[in-house]
Amino acid sequence: MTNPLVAKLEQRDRLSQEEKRALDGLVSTVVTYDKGADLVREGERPTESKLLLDGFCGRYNVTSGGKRQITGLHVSGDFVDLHSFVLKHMDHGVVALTPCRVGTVPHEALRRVTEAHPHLTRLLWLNTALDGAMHRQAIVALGARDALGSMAHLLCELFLRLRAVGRTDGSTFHLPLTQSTLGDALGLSTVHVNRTIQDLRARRLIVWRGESVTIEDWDGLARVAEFDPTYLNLENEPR
Amino acid sequence: MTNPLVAKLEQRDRLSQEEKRALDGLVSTVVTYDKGADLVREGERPTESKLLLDGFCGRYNVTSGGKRQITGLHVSGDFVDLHSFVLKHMDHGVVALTPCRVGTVPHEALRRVTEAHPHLTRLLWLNTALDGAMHRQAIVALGARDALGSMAHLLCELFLRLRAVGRTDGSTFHLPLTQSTLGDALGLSTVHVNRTIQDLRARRLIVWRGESVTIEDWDGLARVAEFDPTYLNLENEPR
DNA sequence: CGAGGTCTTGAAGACGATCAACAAACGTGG
DNA sequence: CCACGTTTGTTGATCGTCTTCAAGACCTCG
Repeated sequence: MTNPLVAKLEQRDRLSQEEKRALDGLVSTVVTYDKGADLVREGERPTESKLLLDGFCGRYNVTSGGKRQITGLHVSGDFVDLHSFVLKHMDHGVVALTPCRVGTVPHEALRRVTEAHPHLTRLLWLNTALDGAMHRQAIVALGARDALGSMAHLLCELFLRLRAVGRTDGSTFHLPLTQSTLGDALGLSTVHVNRTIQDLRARRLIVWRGESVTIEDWDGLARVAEFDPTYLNLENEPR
Repeated sequence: MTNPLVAKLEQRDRLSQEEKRALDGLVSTVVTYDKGADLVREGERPTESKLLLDGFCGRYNVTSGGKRQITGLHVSGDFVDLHSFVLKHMDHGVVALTPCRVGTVPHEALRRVTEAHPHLTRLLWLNTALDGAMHRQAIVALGARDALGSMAHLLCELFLRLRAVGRTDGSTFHLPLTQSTLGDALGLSTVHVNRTIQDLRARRLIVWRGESVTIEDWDGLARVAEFDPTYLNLENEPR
């Protein structure tokens, strides 16, 4: 299986053979996590970053009221805590939302990249910047969109991100997340997530059966979401 | 006047004399923006990044409903669009919320830093990662906190960020933002911002007169905000 | 076949939005 | 220095989206 991080980066810039080898060399070990397990916990000082190879996971914070806010969802090819390389302290946990295959990347290896591979360093930095761009969209969703728009936006984004790493089948993708989990990501109650999905179904924008989501009307969904894919930087250009 | 970016970074790691000189050399020109002017517009492809030297500005997106969501507030020492160096396209605009003094940093200069100064590169990367950490807190605020908690959190964060660049006076700081602007940042109506501030006043947590905010009871405010400053990475350590 | 998780539906309630109006502060020009 | 218009802050009343609570249906897996 090809390295999904390479797929993700090759979508955005050209990689030399040497750089691909360097990327492959970053992963020292591959570990499996059960659904519900924490890859990293809030407050930790990791000495390695984790690269999600397969599965879904989420960054989260828990408020004193016991409410869990998921601040980001992750798919194959995503570094779930690359920022811990420069930030040192984890300001959030990362939980496996499905069983996950995870590559371990020692910070020492990242440091060597920054010393020897400026272009690759910029691409890793790009990863962090992309996280930021997705966070900003989440802020817009939570602050300025209604539930329907937020949910539609989430689906549009996930579809494109999954497609970029070859995890879609036509306009269908596998989404093994519960409505409760989606609620934690969108700041909505489970009940309202359910009603929102039913609304999207009634508008014939999507078909969502079990863990399979099919986008029936991309333009319609994007309109409801006010989705503009620019922020995902899916264009290949020198960086 | 000392470079507020140097102040910001020196709070987090040791800088060599050479690195400080390199940082000072990044700024090619200094420009002034009037209140309300755009430093950068959504969709642009900047060839330079902008370093805020004095004033307040905000990253924003506008929804089709005409609603403006501010995704981040910026103070002296913040790069408002450092990410455009790797992201290329602006996925948001940046507006001067007060008159602003802004340093211009050509991407070409940043590129030279990545080729020659690995440590400084990591510190610039840190800047982007810090943006991400603040974005995550904004997501938690919008998704999981009520209006009172969000507002309190914003005040806690601004106070610490301003103090880190020497812009506080005891427990008082200058905050020349209108309630309407704060509403755009917190996803609240102006009316509700007003009521929230009055609530904080009634609880004797803050005194807010005109453009001057004094935190009367830091512990109380932090409790209401559930504020944990870890995410600001205000500790000095090798990165 | 039973148990627990997930999905779905209904009803009531809360937080914050919207609408409307007025007061206070500010800057500008006469 | 005052008159005036504009922006900002404040208050009250009503409305709507989403929450909470409660319960039943479905489904998967031991």
